[in-house]
Amino acid sequence: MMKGSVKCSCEQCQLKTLFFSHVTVNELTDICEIKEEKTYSKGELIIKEGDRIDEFLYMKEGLVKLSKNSPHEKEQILSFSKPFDFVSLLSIFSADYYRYSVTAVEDSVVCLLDLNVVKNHAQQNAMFTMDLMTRISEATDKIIIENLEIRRKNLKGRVAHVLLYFSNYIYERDEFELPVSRREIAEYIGMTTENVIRSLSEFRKDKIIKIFGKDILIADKKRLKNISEFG
Amino acid sequence: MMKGSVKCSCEQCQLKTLFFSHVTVNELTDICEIKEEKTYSKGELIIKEGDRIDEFLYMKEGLVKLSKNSPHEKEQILSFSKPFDFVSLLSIFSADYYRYSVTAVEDSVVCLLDLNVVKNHAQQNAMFTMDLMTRISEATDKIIIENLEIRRKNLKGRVAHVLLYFSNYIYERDEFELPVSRREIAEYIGMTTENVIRSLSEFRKDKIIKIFGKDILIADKKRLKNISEFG
DNA sequence: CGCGGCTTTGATGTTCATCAAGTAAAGTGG
DNA sequence: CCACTTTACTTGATGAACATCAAAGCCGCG
Repeated sequence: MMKGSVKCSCEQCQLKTLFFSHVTVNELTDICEIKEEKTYSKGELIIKEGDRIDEFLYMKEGLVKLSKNSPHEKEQILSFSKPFDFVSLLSIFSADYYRYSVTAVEDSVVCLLDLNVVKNHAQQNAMFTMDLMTRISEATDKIIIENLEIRRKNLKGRVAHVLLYFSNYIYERDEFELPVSRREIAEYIGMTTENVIRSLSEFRKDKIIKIFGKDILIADKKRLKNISEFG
Repeated sequence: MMKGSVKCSCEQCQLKTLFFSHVTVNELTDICEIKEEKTYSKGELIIKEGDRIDEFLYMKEGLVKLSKNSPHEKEQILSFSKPFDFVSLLSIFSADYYRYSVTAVEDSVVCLLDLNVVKNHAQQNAMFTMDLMTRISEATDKIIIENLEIRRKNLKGRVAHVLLYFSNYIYERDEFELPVSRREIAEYIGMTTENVIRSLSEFRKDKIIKIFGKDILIADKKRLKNISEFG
């Protein structure tokens, strides 16, 4: 795991082609010059809801959660995002202040660019702007669809869905370490912590999963999928 | 209420400044030439989920709902949109097929442009693309925030919220005709039709609102707001 | 005029939140 | 490093919120 600030060369950045495929060499140098790479450890706040937006950022490594604080100090989690899913925030071009917080749920590496510089490039380079728009649209669409999906399901369906989400989409393995607490799962699916735990315990009793603290092993994916679809 | 296909001049379109403020006269003429204006009456389907995206569209008048069909023929309503809120669909640049349906809930007027023409302009005119991106971001952000808001509330809070939404945001009046059925409200807030009706009846009994079929009069906005915030 | 969809109310049952209480794990200061 | 505090996890009991089922009236439309 990378730690601390690293001087990386943009030329060999894996994400270059995705975000900057339609950027000239001069522009890329420009951007690279002002770029700052930051490492956040698990649990650290990357962006705080309400802060002024003055940087454009994209993830290179890790996993983050997007969340919003409602009046009564209850947190709602919008989505979990890994690199490629998360290109700065949805609202960088439409708002002055962040509407959501972003927190690392795994050690994460983020690149930061001055927003004005990015905006200047965007104003001059239409292909770049289109690329950006495409990525932002994709990320946003995913959030909306995922939220609708979850809302259709009942408690156990939602818990099953989250397990499959981590297994299939984030880790691509049947055994993995849950990067989030039971409470965070609850905040994501809109249920209580107790009931998330109860669902997990039931899955365990039914031998659908095995639990060792944060480690989860999905033993019967077919049944889990069934629960997720039915619920 | 306008009916049928109308030959309108783009020069005097109210929305011109919003979408096309950074478009040259030549480009505008180009766009205007290929533009098609369509009128949909209440209930008509404008876009069907799954259809190929080959047009860019924006609303001039009316009110529409965005919805998604889940497997078990249950519809979920994402949002209601009036002009300015709704610039084509979120996914025009990131997907080939519509992920949501759009239906007129009031008589509506929509302008259609060939998507390729718009994309061509977008590729050449960065300011135009930025304007577009800003509008799409705003529209999407609104949907996400509204959905989180609703999710925080209980049944009565959600119903109160919807009433205030129509009153304050859509109609800007305390008395209005509900443009949607009780079932559609239920599909929007994720509750059953019966419970939406029960909540409305209770509000009526408590003299918070008056109901005459589809006509709603908000008699005690303060209490309604209270219910919406508490729930 | 009769059919189907929308609305309404009541009765019943299920699902889920809340409360309570205890264990385990993890961070904190002496 | 150990006592201490806090936070995460777990289970059970209870009640509230909400869905489901049922039945009837209403309205528009062919």
